[in-house]
Amino acid sequence: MAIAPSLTPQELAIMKVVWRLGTATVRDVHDVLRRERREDLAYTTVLTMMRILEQKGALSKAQDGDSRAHRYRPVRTQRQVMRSMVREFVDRVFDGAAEPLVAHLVSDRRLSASDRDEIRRLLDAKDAKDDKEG
Amino acid sequence: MAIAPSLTPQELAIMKVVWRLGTATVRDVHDVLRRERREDLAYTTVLTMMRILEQKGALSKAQDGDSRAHRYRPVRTQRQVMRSMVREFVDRVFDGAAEPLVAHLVSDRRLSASDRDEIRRLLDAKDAKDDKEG
DNA sequence: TCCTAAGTACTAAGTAGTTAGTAGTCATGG
DNA sequence: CCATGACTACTAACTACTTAGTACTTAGGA
Repeated sequence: MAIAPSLTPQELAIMKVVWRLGTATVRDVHDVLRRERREDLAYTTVLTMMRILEQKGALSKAQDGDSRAHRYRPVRTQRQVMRSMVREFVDRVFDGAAEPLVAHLVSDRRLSASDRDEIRRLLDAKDAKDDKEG
Repeated sequence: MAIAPSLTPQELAIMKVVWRLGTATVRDVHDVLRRERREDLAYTTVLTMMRILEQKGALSKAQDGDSRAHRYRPVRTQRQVMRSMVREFVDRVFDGAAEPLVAHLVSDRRLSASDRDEIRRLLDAKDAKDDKEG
């Protein structure tokens, strides 16, 4: 099992549901996806994807207490996985340079004024941290 | 042809070379990739990929002046394509919310102090622009 | 007890992405 | 004038991703 296996788009969609629920059975995930997405996946499709995620080491599996179903749990936090995916994206698309990506985001009308204030706070905090650490 | 066809990783790698060169033949791109990458692709692989990119509408093709080779030219600028790819990524991974992505980037040690200053300038410019536009 | 519902494992098949071989064209230098 | 080298088009094959069917298991109610 790789340390940080990358997730395909559909795998990510499933992981997001599991993160939100904390832990989940195949049934849980299937119900949520059925409710929230246009095209609905077959139950066995979700089953297969969760088995793959378990093989990849993204989910761990345990017997559910009261039913025969497996209960899955994320191995890494959403934050950790997002971080890997951002790194991979920055490397692939921006050759590792994060600043041009931020520039795109800032100029692209997807940030509100309060988002911008929040980012300033993060930047300031980072400055302070760097100062402290030398 | 879709307005903004998404690019696969290898297609993007080729597009980057063409953007850098302005226009390019298959030979040009192959030479650059051979020089800059570990594993080298066969000439015909690059040829096939560029044909696909032309079919997708990412490259346009014209006869080169003095040789029989095709000369390819990007249809959209790198900036435009990057922007689409960022949008797609933000949608897929962050459900459309750009701010959490910026938060990741800021906290992830990939931004230098001067990068942070540059981002502040961009944020300020955006504020000013929004004020002016109401 | 035995049928049904819910669950799993296994398997298959279709689509997309990647890589590269083969055959054919054509200009040109010997 | 024809062989060679550079080029293209076509085709194929392999890998990864996505989707879902089929067969099997088992708990629990009629």
